Amino acid sequence: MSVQTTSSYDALRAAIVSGEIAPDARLVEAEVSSTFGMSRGAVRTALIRLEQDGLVVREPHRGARVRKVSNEEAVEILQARAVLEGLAARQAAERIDDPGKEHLAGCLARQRDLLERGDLLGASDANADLHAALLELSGHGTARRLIHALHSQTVRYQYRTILIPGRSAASVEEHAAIVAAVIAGRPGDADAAMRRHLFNVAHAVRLQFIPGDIDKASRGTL
Amino acid sequence: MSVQTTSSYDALRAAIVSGEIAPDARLVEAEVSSTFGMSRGAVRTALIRLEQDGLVVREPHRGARVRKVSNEEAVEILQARAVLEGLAARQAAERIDDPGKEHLAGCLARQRDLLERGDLLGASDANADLHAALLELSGHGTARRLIHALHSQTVRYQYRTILIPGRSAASVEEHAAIVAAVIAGRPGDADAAMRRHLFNVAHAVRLQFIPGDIDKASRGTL
DNA sequence: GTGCGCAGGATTGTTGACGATCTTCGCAAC
DNA sequence: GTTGCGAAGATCGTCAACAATCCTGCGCAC
Repeated sequence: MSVQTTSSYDALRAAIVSGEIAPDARLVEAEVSSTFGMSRGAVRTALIRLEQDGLVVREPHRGARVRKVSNEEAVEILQARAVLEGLAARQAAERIDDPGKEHLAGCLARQRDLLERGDLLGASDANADLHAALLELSGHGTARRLIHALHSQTVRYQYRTILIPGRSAASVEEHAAIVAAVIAGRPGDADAAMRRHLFNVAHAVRLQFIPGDIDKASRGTL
Repeated sequence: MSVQTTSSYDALRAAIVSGEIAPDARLVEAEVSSTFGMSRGAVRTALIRLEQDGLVVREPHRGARVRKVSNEEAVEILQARAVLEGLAARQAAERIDDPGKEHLAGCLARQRDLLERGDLLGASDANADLHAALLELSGHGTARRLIHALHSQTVRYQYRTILIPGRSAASVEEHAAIVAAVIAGRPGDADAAMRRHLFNVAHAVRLQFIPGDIDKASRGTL
């Protein structure tokens, strides 16, 4: 029984978000309790919180399992993120200062650099950094909370979208447009650019993972 | 011990959302347990869920209290709702059918009628109905979940905004624009109209409840 | 072979009691 | 009057045991 450095909730959450525990896997309280070295009560409360987060599903007397987000739902989540991050970008463009400009430019340059070297995983991380930086700069606590929750439901998809041919390159250009608008202090453009970017990702996911949905796919355009 | 028709979570939630329990009020487990006629364990799990919902704050060994959303945060929440409901309106405009059109037109007519009779409370309810109808028509489950959560954090404000002079009348016209765009099947216009509407509400809240914030208030424009 | 009922096992839900922690209040020292 | 200390009360957190429920597999009738 080691000293509990992280709460049971965080530990379980990390395991689920990282994919260490597969989607749709059962989460038997006693089992989780022993493998994570925490009491059943702690597991219970963690599961309840995670259910409210939308990361696990619990059915009465039937236990909990990791919630499996369908491809259709992933598209919905990306759409919701698109408008919320658009709001954040808008506000970031209103509040941007010099250190913020530097930071954004640095993130973008790093992503571009990593992509040129063919480091897709690294570029994906830089991507996440940029989004996080924009969120931070926006100072919009509500948007940040919501986006964070949505994001953790779809990290699993992150590793799939970067493999779509041409997506990474397009992504960098879209990011460049966002950063340019924010740095220039043009809220409307920043919002539009961010929405375009994430709607494009949603569009790509739809085309890639939802076969036979070509007509609906045209909706992806903003 | 009557048969439990509603879960403890729903009962507590309703009490908080309706304002029956005041913001910042302490929620002692034993106390809530006896007044609501449910076990302490049930109260505990309900509080945990409500914390994740953002309706309650819990501090270790110090108990739970109803979360008090500041005026600033109310503005943030309205902004987030604006973009999410914009997304929903957009999608509703894409999927609208004849029964849906009738329903929307009916809601709008009812609101207009109630307002002309000076029934502000009734008009506010009709307002909520219209938003709910649009959400339903959008078929966007993710947006619906998020908006519902955000909405329950600010219902308390609903009764304040309608008292702002001129807001109700403006609100009806804004709704008319939304409904018109959705019925005409113009997604972009529906999105814009909805955003304009809720950003206006946010703007009004800011002007009314956040004194000395006139410069920032200009941001309310879309 | 197929469907049905029934017992056994597995898992969750609930309860009550106990320990841990925080807060409050009184009291004494300065 | 103020500050510091300590004990008592209040409240939360945890644990173990029990009850309730669901799932599985087997035997039996048809």
